[in-house]
Amino acid sequence: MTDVKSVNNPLFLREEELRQAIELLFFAYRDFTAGPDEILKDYNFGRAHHRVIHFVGRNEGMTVSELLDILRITKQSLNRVLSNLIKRGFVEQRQGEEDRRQRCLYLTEEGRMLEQKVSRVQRELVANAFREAGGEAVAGYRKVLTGLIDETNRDTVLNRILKT
Amino acid sequence: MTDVKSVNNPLFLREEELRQAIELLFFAYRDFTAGPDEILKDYNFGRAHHRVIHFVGRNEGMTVSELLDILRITKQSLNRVLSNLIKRGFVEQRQGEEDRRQRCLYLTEEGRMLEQKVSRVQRELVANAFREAGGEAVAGYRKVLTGLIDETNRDTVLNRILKT
DNA sequence: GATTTTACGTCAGTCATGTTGACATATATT
DNA sequence: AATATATGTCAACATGACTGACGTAAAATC
Repeated sequence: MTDVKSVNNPLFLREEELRQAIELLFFAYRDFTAGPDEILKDYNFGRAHHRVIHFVGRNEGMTVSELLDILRITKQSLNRVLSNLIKRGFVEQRQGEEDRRQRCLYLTEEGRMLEQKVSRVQRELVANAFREAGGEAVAGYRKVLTGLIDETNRDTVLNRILKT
Repeated sequence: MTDVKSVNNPLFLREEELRQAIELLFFAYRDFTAGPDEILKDYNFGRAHHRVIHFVGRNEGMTVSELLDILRITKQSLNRVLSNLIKRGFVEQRQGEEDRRQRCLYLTEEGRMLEQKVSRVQRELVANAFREAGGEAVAGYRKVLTGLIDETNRDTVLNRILKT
């Protein structure tokens, strides 16, 4: 009877609500990545390759540094994945025109095809979720997820996402 | 001028909107997991340990099978992490009362403390995002993320999340 | 023009966390 | 009594992170 959970305790309700929101994000993300993972297995690529293909596809000509900054991994980690993608002809590098130290990254035709293929299943998943949820819910989704992004570089990240 | 991107093409806008939603989820999840990762490093635990502590904490007395079903990993993978947590006194097992083959999982006092500590930073992050976004946005967040969960076992997952 | 910094690549070793496959043990079910 | 289930365990391997050290070309600075 003095159990904190059994009384109508607004603090507990709040904590419970937050815990549910956390689990929801866990499960949603798990299933959100399942589709691409499945496809990439056929190419002997993993999630790391997916991320590279995704971001290079969205930012053609981006430099290695920019990619490292987005992925938040070490250059040694990136290099194994990236040089694999280059060797197998999904990504190509061109020397920077202004700064010739830079290696600018582009998808090859084959890379673009794979990117499309993988992206499609993910877009369809999200499109379905958006359709079921409705426009207002989509706006809420954006607001909350934006708030989850680290405040100290939220603007940088948002610019990167929204820049078309 | 015939560039599909340059005309007011609703299909392109839709695709762009979806791509932005996908990146938003990527970045939000990245920062959502950063806090716990940081804390767990001090204990020489990783994200895998976190997941076990989280779900055992939320479902005291759950069996190993149930945990495996949630995490979607092999028992061999789980075992390394789980036996580590048991050995170090964060989780304990008790034989199932009805079915004595089952090992029911519980957090120890120490485990509960760690769970609280880690959970707190994540709850605070989500609480801030919720507060900034407002109640209506939170409802939208829930709707959309629910829609992202694999439809074939969405009900099972939702029951697990909502069951208090 | 010499020096320093920057962007990138690479070698080598380690760790965390996932996988497959095979086998063991206790208990429940048929 | 035979079979199925829940769990544990050993061994080998893959992926994708990490640290640390070193190299090279080009830009920036003194």
